[in-house]
Amino acid sequence: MHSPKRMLFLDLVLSLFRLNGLLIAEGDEMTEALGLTSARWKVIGVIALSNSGLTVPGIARVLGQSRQAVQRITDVMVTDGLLSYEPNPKHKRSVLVVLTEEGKTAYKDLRDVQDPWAINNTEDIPIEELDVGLRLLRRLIQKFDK
Amino acid sequence: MHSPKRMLFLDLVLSLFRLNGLLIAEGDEMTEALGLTSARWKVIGVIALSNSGLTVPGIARVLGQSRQAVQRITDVMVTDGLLSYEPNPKHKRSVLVVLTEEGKTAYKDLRDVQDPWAINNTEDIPIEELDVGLRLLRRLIQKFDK
DNA sequence: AGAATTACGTCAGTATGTTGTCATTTGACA
DNA sequence: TGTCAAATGACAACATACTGACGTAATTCT
Repeated sequence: MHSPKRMLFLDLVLSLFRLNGLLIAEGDEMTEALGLTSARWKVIGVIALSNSGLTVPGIARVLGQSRQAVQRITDVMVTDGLLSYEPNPKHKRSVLVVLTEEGKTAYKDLRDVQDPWAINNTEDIPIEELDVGLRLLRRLIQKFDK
Repeated sequence: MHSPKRMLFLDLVLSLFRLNGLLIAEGDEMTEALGLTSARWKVIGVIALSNSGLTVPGIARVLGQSRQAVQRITDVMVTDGLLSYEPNPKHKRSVLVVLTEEGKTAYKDLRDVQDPWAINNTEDIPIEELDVGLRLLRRLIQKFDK
């Protein structure tokens, strides 16, 4: 049963693993000068994109990670002054995670290097292809997410 | 400069991170009964697909990982009887990693669960979409791998 | 309102991956 | 052939993730 579709899919999965590693390495390298790591800019990005406040488990849900993993990162980032914990009117124990001024600056710096990077790397790729690719990923995410 | 292409690309990257995590979780769950983990079936898969022998750094290059990470996995797998190290006629120190009988059985079992899984999850996805997606991933891999 | 379930913070243990360093072996080249 | 750079094994330190377990707070349900 070596259907071409099956081979295609397995190839897709392996390529995805590979690209995931490469992108994290890319991101780490790109943000090294900013003192960020992949785990950190993921968190910063999620917080910056949310209009209402986010709790630690909330960030974890967006990223598809365990709340414990996110908690560990945010604790360090609070110590480092990028984030701060603010009282949550909706919840007595689960505080809100917000960007400090330093955190906002870091986000701006992140955007400043990320934007040209994104543009450079898609110059020669038709927008339709990106669109099909994204829809495929979303479809698969929905399939595997619970 | 919120070009749609840039937003599309960043969205693609985040989705890829997410799907990567989901797929590893899927794979771990799927192979749990076989006593395998994601790190292990990646290694088994690479060895099984190579006709000539592979060394530890060779496996690492295929997977796009550090040789140290692979070395640690293979050491444990040798202890567990899935792999064995064989003398390498081409190299005095860098031995070849081969599947033991137990390892070959594990690969067969892996295929037995992986194949239906791959087929089930692509039932409702047109082959053209998978193809475009794979080509996009390959294109990006080539861009970042150098 | 009271009980049961779910969510959260916290701590611990483990797996997987990275980088860095050092000594040794290989391989290429002047 | 002799030398030097690259590849390899081995060890260490660290970052990032997962799961499990526990007690407590919040929510849901009857």
